[in-house]
Amino acid sequence: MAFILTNFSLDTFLPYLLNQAAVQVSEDFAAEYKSKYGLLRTEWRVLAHLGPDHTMTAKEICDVSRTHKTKISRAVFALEKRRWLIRTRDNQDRRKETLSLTKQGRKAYQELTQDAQKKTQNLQEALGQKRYDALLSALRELSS
Amino acid sequence: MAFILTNFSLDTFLPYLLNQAAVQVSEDFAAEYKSKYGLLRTEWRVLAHLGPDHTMTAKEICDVSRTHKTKISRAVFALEKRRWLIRTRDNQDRRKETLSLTKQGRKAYQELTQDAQKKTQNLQEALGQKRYDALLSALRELSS
DNA sequence: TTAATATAGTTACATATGTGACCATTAAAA
DNA sequence: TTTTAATGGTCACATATGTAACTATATTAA
Repeated sequence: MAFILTNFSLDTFLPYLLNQAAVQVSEDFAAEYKSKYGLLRTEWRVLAHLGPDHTMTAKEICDVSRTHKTKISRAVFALEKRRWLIRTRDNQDRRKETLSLTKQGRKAYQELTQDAQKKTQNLQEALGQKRYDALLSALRELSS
Repeated sequence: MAFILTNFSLDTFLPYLLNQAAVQVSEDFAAEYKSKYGLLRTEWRVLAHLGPDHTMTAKEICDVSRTHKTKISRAVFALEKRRWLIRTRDNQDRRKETLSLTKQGRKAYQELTQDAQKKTQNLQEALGQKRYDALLSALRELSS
């Protein structure tokens, strides 16, 4: 079967709309972690993935966040340098290193995630719970 | 009033989910315009904004796409170099230049937008028309 | 008028990112 | 075993991006 294609328009082009929304919705909080802590986006993400007790390897963070290993490698290095995380060499498999947050890292995590949640609370209220949940569900489906 | 904040999780963090979905949904098509035409994302966007007959200035593209003027400037330069667009100095206001696609540019636009639409058609079908429309509507609201 | 301010667009420099080659270690095949 | 291939992680180089300063033109105020 052949589809009839209407004229193309960016206004209805999902990749574009998703990206615009992502940029818009992230910009407030991104400005915060950038100006207040000098963090890059990937650094914030590594922090967020680790959280207070989710020790992971760099590879696991790559896989779950679909991010290239060099990007994660650099973010880990930066966080290590500011003493927010430590690496522990895995003695079962000495190629791996397990990452976990330091006390300072956990403190930053608490502060940043609180800010993050405050910022998104508004969006949640603006859309309404039902539309918000539907949105999350659609996004998860698209990401999979 | 104080809000009770549940523990933070990236799985329910809208900026992250939006970004992951945007990356996922764009990657197929991005690979196409990159490998097949050597286009960068912003170059594709300028092309898409101009379309077959929407002459605009660089400034207008900046505003509507919320993109920094240097980024647009470079994309315009690249498209001009491959003779997909031409600039016309505005004689009312000689600071401005009106951008429009050449015949080659319009041809590329046709090819690319057809590909783009084929690629997103699948997503539309996967989500179903109703959820898809709800998604677009939510995204537009978040972007505004 | 002329001086001061704003706007459209470009350039130069610093920073971030993608790519491929690399090292060390482990797993699989010979 | 020894060789070959795969994996976790880093490094070096090329490319892309953000930022601020710049040119040229237009607008506003003195």
